[in-house]
Amino acid sequence: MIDLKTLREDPERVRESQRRRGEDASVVDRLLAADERRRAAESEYGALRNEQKELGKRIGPLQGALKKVADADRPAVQAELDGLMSGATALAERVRSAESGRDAADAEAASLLAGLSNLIDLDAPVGGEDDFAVVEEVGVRRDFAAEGIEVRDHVELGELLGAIDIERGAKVSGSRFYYLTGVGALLELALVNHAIALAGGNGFTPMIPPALVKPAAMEGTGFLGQAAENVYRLEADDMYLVGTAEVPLAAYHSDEILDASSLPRRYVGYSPCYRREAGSHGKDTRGIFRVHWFDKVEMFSYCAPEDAAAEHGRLLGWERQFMDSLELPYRVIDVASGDLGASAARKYDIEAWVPSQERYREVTSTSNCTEFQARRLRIRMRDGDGVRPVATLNGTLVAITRTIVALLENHQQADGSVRVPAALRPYLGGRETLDPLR
RNA sequence: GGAGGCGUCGCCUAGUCCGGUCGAUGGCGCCCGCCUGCUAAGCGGGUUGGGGUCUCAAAGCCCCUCGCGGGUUCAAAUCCCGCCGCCUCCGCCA
Repeated sequence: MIDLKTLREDPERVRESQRRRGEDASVVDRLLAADERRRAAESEYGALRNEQKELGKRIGPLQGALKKVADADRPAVQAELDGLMSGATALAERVRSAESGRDAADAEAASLLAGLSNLIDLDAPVGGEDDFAVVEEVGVRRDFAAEGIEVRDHVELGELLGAIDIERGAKVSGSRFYYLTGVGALLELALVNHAIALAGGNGFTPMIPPALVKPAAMEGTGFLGQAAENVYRLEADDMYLVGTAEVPLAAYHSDEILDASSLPRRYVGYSPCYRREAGSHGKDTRGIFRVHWFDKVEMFSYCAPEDAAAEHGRLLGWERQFMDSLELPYRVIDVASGDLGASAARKYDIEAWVPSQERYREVTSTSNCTEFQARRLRIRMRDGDGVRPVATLNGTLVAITRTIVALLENHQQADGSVRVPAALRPYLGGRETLDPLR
């Protein structure tokens, strides 16, 4: 959620953010009005409550006095007490009604606030999904025709290598499921180990978080808004399967106040990711590019808001370092305002070249969520200036399935074998190629 | 799944039986000051978080906050109900 003070002081900034996202800007004015009502209701309740407490303070001692006073004086004290009591009874009714009025006003403002997306970074390119800005293209795309190689896609290669079993995935779990088998399974473990080692070297604490979370964690990270239809929910237990380790890693410090000197805190989580892929019927139906479940290694940072933009740059740098180590050609894009998702103020995707499709496809993504998630999850920092929300950021180190797609296709050789990039060899028993089973 | 115990402002803790004097006690830690060749000790003060109001800002004032939610009452840390979490024992189990 955004800061109500920002909203009051500069509502136009918030409206502009909403417009650039292609979202409703009128919530700003409705929220402003609701906030006004909320504050008035709070004041009214506070005043009445104060009155009630003052009155209560006189009743207690009087009741004590009643017991000790001489019989002759008792009627007078009793009468005074009765008078106070009847006033208190009437007042209690007004307090109750003011309280429910305040609660209603609070709830209204909170629900409007919860529906408001994060304040966008005004430097993000404006527009929809296709209006991203290319930051940089990196690496060399192979000229397979020149090499005399007829490009095989990852499905074909995966089958040749005995690395991916899509048919049985569908048999057991349905469409968009798969098994990683043999070298495919080993490849996942190698990628994970390589990623965790790289992150560990950069000061990240390795984490294996729960993939099943309570509603508060899902809400707090902003996935129950427009992204809700893509989240798996376990009705019987009111729990959610996470779509990314970002969720449990963000909620890890919820309701905590972190010492400023302990920031930035960096965690790298390895977890399964579950996505319903609602609304993507017919899209990427072949292979394991778009699936309902995959494993991922995700970086997550908590830092001071003023350091967030720089931290975002560092996360992108580590993502690039990982891609470079896999010797994959890719480009970095600055995601446009309309495609950011509710939580992100700014987002960079890395898209790897996919030879069989002859285009760049998203393999990693890093978002600066500024204080948006931290406000919802009540994650704050304490420094000389007092207590204030932290900023949270996330970035993919390796999304297994898509990285395997890129790896197999880009490093394929004429005979259907796949060259293993040097950085991965130590994690694959030193092997330099993955070879067809035949 | 069954039985019992516990949950207090960073940590520990008093208070809960018998509602108002708890707008929560004490210790530790931490912060500021005094004292002192230095350090330690000692002495004095401060130290939950949120909201509202006022203000250029601050101070001040008010409300809420004793795991969470509801109820009883003029009044709830305290009484009642539900839930959550932790611990112990039993049962089952990767």
